[in-house]
Amino acid sequence: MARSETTKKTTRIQRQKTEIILEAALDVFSDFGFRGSTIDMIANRANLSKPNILYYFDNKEAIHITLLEKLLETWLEPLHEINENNPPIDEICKYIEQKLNMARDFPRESKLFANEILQGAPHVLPELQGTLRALVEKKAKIIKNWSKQGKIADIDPNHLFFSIWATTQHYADFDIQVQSVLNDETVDPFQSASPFLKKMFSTMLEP
Amino acid sequence: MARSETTKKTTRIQRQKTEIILEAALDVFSDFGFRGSTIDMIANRANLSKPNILYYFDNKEAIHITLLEKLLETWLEPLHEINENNPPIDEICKYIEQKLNMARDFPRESKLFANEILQGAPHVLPELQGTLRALVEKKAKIIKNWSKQGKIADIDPNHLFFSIWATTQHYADFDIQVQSVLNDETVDPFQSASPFLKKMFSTMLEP
DNA sequence: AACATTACTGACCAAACGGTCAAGTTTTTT
DNA sequence: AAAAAACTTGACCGTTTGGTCAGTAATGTT
Repeated sequence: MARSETTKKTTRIQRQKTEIILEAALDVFSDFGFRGSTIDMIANRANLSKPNILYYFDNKEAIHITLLEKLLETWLEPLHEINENNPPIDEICKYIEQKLNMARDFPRESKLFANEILQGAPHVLPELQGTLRALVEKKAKIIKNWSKQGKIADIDPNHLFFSIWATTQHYADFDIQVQSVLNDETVDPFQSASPFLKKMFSTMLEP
Repeated sequence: MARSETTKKTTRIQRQKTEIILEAALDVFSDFGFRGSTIDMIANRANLSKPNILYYFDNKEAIHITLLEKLLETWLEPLHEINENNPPIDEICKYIEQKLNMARDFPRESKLFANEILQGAPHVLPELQGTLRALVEKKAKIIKNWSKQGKIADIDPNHLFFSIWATTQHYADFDIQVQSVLNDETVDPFQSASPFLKKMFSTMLEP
């Protein structure tokens, strides 16, 4: 039985090895998806034996779920930061910038999440319907208030969020396609996307 | 050996069964991804035996590739239709509408494609770097011409296409997430997304 | 040093999977 | 009606995969 289930107190080795395993698993899962990944692949990547991996995690699914839970926290963090009292367009542009930076700096996490959602969110559907839904609802109210006060144009907040998520994560999840289209151009897609997206959304939001 | 490889002439039964198999495979592949799908799942879905499936296709990969090739044609069709001589914003809005309709009417195809790209496009990378890249380059020139002539604002055509693809396909690929956020609202996401996206892109494009 | 706990592994197992094949059935052709 | 071609399948095979387990090694505790 994996220690994660039976013991509360963790040893130094447990923390180290758990971290190594999760790091390797993120590599593998984000490249091949859950069902395309094998414990052996993770074991090789981590330089550990397969039984050793299963000593720390009950099974393959447990590794996946641990990764997804860790991910969701940091994933929603930028959304939390949207502040009603600051200038609306500044706040939205900051949010876009943060989401784009996350896509650039954590592409594996983005792909892991995309894979999970594409397959119907078998592991995080409750979180989507709970945490995510509540948070979006809260922030949507802020957007609507801004609209009512004439600070921004009257737009649907939900679709605004969908569009921001879609456009920013696109550069991580579909990087192969982006690279294929831009192949000879040397500029970093993320760098040129940033002003483009900020302009697009701020133009739309102007009252 | 599969008839598809050895024979040029196809019989009535071959056409029927091939169609049934591809239809079932699209269901399965779009739900579970390539590696998460099994020939048995496709066989069950198609009400055929596994050896019977392998009588028409050499192997699992051949089914997948056939689906992707069929898909790519129809997928790029709306992009072909962009016409330099029509009003720019009308053309872009028509393109958005077509892409959104495709996401609504062919969500399985959209998910199949998303899965393939997420995994690094192992089966269609050459097409991305060839057909897609060339077509986008051609249409990007049209956009740039419009900009030069002052008909639309000066924006990066590549990022424009990325944004349109990302936002429209998002409603098919991430439908679970969209539904989770909108769960109590009875409106069809695609219906409300259409005016939102058209407004967003046309506002940005106004000179 | 003796003991207890934690960490690790080679060998193994059952199930799932992609794919084959010989032998049968059905359809088409003559 | 007979021969040929196309179609179908149960049984089977080798490999991969998730997971187990008994036994060993390392680490920590007294």
